[in-house]
Amino acid sequence: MFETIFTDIKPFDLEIIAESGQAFRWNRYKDGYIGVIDSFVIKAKQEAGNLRITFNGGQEHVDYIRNYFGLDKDYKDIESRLMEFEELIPAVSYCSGNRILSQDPWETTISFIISANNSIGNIKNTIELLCKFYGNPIEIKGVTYYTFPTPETLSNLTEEDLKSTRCGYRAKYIIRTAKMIGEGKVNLSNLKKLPTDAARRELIKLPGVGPKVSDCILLYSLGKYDAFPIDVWIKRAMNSIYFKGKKVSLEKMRNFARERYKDLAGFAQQYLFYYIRNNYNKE
DNA sequence: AAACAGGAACCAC
DNA sequence: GTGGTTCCTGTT
Repeated sequence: MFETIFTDIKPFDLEIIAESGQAFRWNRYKDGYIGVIDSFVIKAKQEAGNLRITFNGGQEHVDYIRNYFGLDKDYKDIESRLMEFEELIPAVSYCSGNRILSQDPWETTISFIISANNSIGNIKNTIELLCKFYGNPIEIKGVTYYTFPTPETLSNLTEEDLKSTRCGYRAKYIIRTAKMIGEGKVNLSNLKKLPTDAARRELIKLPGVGPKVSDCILLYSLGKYDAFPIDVWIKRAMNSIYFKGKKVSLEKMRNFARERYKDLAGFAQQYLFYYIRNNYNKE
């Protein structure tokens, strides 16, 4: 196991990032977190302004890890620009150190297809089972971890095969999306180069991917920071901040947020989500 | 044990 | 293009 320490990373809060609902494979481990990211098993521990990473890679993968955690981004600047919107001050100050991870587009696509009409605990369970049954094993000190399965593997499964993962009616979406990706009908690695809206139109071609799931894929794996995913929590936040008592469609809400926050929309969403989830009903 | 939480598809209009 | 209904699993 190789160890590397990133210093002077503030604002950065590992716990908030790992519990923020953007990634589903991080779990508490001792006084930090452990996760399987691509073919790496990563132990992460925050010590004040330092992030200690232990993983089954080497010096040549350090930049990859740095990019995954968004350590090259100037979050001091992002947070202060967000705070220029008066209504975001409570959310940003509540979870300063929140960050958007750069995840693998394929894994993110399937993960958020599973997330539709589903809660975080269930989503994590299903993804763990999916990896355990159909991913590749990685053995570390006698413990076996599993990678996320490939498009080829998932495209050859039947709905029956997926029953054991408890993904419910989403099974057919997973298989059909895997087929489309495998056949190159939608090429995820090309989407980074496209503008946000064009990439989104491509993503929505995938079965099980609609407005919200596409925005999550754009934001969490394609670097489209102007995407603004609206789930029930963001809807609650937006209603209580901007649309008290009014009926506003999700599409209008999304346009409003993207217009107002522009290239910061995705970041605004990230802080609002964590804030409202932990403060809703606390009057 | 019934109610609830959580987005996309599909079908009306 | 907007609105209502259905789809599963897990928790209370």
